[in-house]
Amino acid sequence: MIDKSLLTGSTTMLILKLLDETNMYGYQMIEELREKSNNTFELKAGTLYPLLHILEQKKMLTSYEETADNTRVRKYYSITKTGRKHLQEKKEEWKIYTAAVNNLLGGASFGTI
Amino acid sequence: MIDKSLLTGSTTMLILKLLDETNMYGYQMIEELREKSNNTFELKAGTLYPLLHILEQKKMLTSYEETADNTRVRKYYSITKTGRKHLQEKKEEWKIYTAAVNNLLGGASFGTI
DNA sequence: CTATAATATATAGAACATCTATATATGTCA
DNA sequence: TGACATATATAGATGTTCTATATATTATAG
Repeated sequence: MIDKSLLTGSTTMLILKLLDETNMYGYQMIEELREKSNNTFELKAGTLYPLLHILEQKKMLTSYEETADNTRVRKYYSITKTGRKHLQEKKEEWKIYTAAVNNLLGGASFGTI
Repeated sequence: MIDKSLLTGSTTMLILKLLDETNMYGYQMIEELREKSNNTFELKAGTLYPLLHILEQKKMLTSYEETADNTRVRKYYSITKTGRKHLQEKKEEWKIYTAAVNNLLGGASFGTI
């Protein structure tokens, strides 16, 4: 099984990216991430919910409750302007970092194309 | 300034990669990583030295002391077979993870291995 | 119709990686 | 000779994610 420790820290960016597309509730984010990553990401509920609370405190998200057909109450989250700004920054960092790692992993081997 | 938290967990892989090319001592690894990444990675001594001890405990590295011209003693590290195996695994994980993140972010993979 | 699984959110405590701060010692350069 | 770079090391703090647990509702299998 794949060791998740390689990329800890990218969770916030991924959550913001999901919400940049459409409003979602927590449980849905876990499913979306799993599906869209072909089971590579299996974000745990115990990780997500506290993180959502923190992102709301930091004004990156706002939330509202909505009752589905049945009566099950879901807590939907929406990205704010601050959240979008943060997402852009994280995406830039991501580009720089992965480029640096890939350069290190692939570089220094003269003679290969 | 760039937030390092995006990629915590990749340090071990990078150390193993450096040592896969040539034996090195700790202080040298910090410099190499900084130079080869255009100052993107600034690994701290307080992070590196304990990590090297752990990797040696796990039989991924072996060490030997060597005195330079002057008399300054340096502790050189060498990667083991176990370490190379671990490096290969981490590189595979790295590919899978970055591909998954890039896919989620909107396609377009940055950099190549 | 009832037990179990899935849906949905939440928190406490543990684990782990990295950081800052600090300590020690030697070598180099102004 | 004082400051700075080299070189290694550890303690304690911080931050992120995990496991375990709790609660409540809805859907489904037996």
